[in-house]
Amino acid sequence: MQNTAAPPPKVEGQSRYAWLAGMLRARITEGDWVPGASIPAETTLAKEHGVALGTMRQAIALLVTQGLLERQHGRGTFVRAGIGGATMLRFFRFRAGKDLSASPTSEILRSRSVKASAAVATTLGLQAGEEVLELLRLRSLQGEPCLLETIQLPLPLFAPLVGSDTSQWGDLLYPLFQQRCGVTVNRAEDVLRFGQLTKEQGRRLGLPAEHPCVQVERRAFDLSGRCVERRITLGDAHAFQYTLNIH
Amino acid sequence: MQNTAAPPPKVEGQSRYAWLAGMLRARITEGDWVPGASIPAETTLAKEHGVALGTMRQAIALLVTQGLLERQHGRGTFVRAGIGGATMLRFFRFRAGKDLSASPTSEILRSRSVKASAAVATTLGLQAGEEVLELLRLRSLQGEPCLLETIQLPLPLFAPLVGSDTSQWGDLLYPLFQQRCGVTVNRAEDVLRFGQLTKEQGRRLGLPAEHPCVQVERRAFDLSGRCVERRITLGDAHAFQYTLNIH
DNA sequence: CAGTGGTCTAGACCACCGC
DNA sequence: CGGTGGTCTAGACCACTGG
Repeated sequence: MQNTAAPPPKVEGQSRYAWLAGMLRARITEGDWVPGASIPAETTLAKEHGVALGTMRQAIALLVTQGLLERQHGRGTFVRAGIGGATMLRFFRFRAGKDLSASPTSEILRSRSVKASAAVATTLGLQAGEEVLELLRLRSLQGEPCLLETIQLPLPLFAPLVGSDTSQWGDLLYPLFQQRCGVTVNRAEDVLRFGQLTKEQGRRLGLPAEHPCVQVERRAFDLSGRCVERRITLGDAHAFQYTLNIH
Repeated sequence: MQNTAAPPPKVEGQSRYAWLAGMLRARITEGDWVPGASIPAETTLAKEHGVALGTMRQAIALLVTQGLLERQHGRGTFVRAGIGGATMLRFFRFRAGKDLSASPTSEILRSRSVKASAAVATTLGLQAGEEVLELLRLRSLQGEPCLLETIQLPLPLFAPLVGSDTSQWGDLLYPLFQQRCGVTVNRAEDVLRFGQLTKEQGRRLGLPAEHPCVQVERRAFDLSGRCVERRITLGDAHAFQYTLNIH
């Protein structure tokens, strides 16, 4: 530990634990503590910041509710490695055999750099006309195509993926983002709508033209809250099923 | 206060605050504290149960996350009056004029007692063949029909509604359940699926037969966790839009 | 076994609300 | 102003994990 002194938030309109949470958040977003690894023990952190244990626990609890940290009794507190990869299947019930735990395979049908449309640029926080990496991706369960995705990624950030061999990417994108580009996807916002497939989209999914579909528009954010992905996912409306709890 | 003695959970595999939360929960579900009213102050409760303030606060916090209590700084802790009424509109974007805050009106098209089907009896926790109150309900925005609902209510509990004048019910059901039947809806589970309207359903909603629709199957639960309502809501798939956040 | 997070105590003071 | 919940302290002991 460096300093056992007592540096409270000095001046703020906020509580001390909120200020401490900001400290911890900074050490995470700045890469001081990497995703998946553990952070120092509560008692250590409390002494380092010259604060009571309970206060430090409140700060940590705040970041846990925000999805940045994860506690494991007896093991430690860990930086979350990002959101799961197969979350899109939460919205669908594809009856592929009996294996409900099956994870979908992924195939990149197309990968190219294009100028961002005004809409895409806005959501990604780019200037109009800046370039993005655009992917067309097909996901399948046991060989059966089920989801068709169009993905836009801001280009200065995702340059390591341009021109790379997509057959080596594996079935999950978010771990790839982290390994190749250092981008940790921490949070996402999905908007669900209903629509119809075009003839082209239907062909890729093995469905007729104008077949009803569910469209999921996703915006994904990294640890610092920056939007790092815009994605449109299409799936058969008849396979759609989503459960939610209301309080 | 009755006893300032110290009755810890005696024997349990659970924590003390979890045990206290169970105590508080019981006093709520048994009607000791009514929805909307405040419960005694934290310090009072802590002394009554012979426990430290922080422990009682943990117990209260647990019930807050479970949606049973609500804290208001400087005012007190209150029993939640149940979930909001217009939650079904969360799933849809009807463009009725420009008024997005408009609350839908409600019309009961039919009200009758029927024997519960096996499926309905199971979800409501009844014996097969027991009677339920079945409602057919149309909700409209500015005179435009938008949602068609079929509702089943377990009958011993909702007997006060049988044969009553449905034109006096108002636009929200859950406040009615509470006033007439003493039922507080605290939690609900919604399952979203995609389907098509029958000719009859389409007629009621002003849409053609086989028009694509979203079906919301709701199960609502009271404070004690009992299922007190089963509801199927149908709405135009083209008006469907739902946003959710993922962590 | 040592180290971690989880629970609990018995206080103190602050911030907000309503009268 | 008194009463409420919100923050904070400086300890103690328990429960779980891993070597």
